Amino acid sequence: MFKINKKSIKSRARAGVLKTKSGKIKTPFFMPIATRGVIKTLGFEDLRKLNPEIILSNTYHLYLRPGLKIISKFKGLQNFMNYPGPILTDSGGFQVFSLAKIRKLTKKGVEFQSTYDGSKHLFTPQKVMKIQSVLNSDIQMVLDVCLDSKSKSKDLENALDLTILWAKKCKQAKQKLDPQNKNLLFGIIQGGLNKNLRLRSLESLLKIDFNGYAIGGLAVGESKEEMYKVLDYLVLEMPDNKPRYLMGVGYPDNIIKAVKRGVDMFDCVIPSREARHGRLYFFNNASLKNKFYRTENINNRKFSTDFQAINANSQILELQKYTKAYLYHLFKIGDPLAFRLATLNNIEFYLDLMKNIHQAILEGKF
RNA sequence: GUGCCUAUGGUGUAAUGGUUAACACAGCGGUUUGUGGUACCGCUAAUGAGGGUUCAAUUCCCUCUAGGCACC
Repeated sequence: MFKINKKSIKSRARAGVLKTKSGKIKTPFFMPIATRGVIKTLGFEDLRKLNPEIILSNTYHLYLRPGLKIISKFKGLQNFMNYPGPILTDSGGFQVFSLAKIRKLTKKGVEFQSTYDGSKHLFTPQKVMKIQSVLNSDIQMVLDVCLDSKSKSKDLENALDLTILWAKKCKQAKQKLDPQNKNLLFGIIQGGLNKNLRLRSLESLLKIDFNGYAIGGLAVGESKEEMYKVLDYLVLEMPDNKPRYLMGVGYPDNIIKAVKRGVDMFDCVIPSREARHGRLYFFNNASLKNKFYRTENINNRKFSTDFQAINANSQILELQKYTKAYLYHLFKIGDPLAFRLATLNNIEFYLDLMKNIHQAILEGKF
């Protein structure tokens, strides 16, 4: 299922391959985010050009819309959205954090209010696994409790107890729903910035046994240094032969530093969200060192008269042919094409970043 | 031509005889970490011109200018 081809001697980075029912994925990898079954603004022709090896979607959001009836008619999310590759679905655990104002935690599960109509929905571990089973996602996540990493330690401990309890229940439910184990199930380590809690969390998950282990509850309020500190001690204790997933991270330099600490998988809204706000990512060079990349806010006035290609080095014809002045114009008038072009640029950047990292590991330079 | 009305940032509108003239949009920057983000946060920017009353006028009065409406 997971094979490591090369381990760095310069860092804890590893390059490998993760096998899913829908395809193989080279690690380390980055998952573009399609929370509601679409990478915002992109269609499948765009995805075909970008060719991500895996994308990420979301249980909570797809359950509310379009709902399981529709998805099950299509026998899964892949057919529904016309995307044949692997999909990882998040469980709704992050929404415990992001939708903190409209949810209630109980031992049974999380009661969310719909962001559409305010109706209440109880997400239990069993239900979350059922939803992911209907979505038929290749990698499924346990329902966890993600809190602000600066929360009181008593709250973090309670959240962790629930996360462990629910992880067990998710595993049991998954075994019933997917007895042949076609899809993978990942556990999620919580515990905030508390080393004891983090190690206890990992230990409990290891007993349950998952196909991979995710680090949750980071990049939610703490400093970069605090985040790296957690990775420094935590990854050392994580199994070598299972993929390690740092959830929700991050900026290019966060990813590089995490890969060097032994992380294999990432996802983040940054490239797609920032694209829609006009911030574009570009390589200065392929070194992965110092200032190897830059961002440009295409909304800035100076781009109104910049007649260079949006991205001369892109594999995407539109980014080679359209100028920055034109993209500036599209942003000023708010045309959807602006958001699409910027999203294409940033996702291509992130996917290229991961290819460069993978290659650098294989070449012993990372 | 006569009468009436109006005149506040780039635009559309508030407010007031007395601290720093408010809001929205536009403009100029910035923020964004398992997507409630078409979002959020800053900044710039105005009382048509001239005169008068008053301790103090964007506010009250007069003239001019411009625009609108009505009448001729």
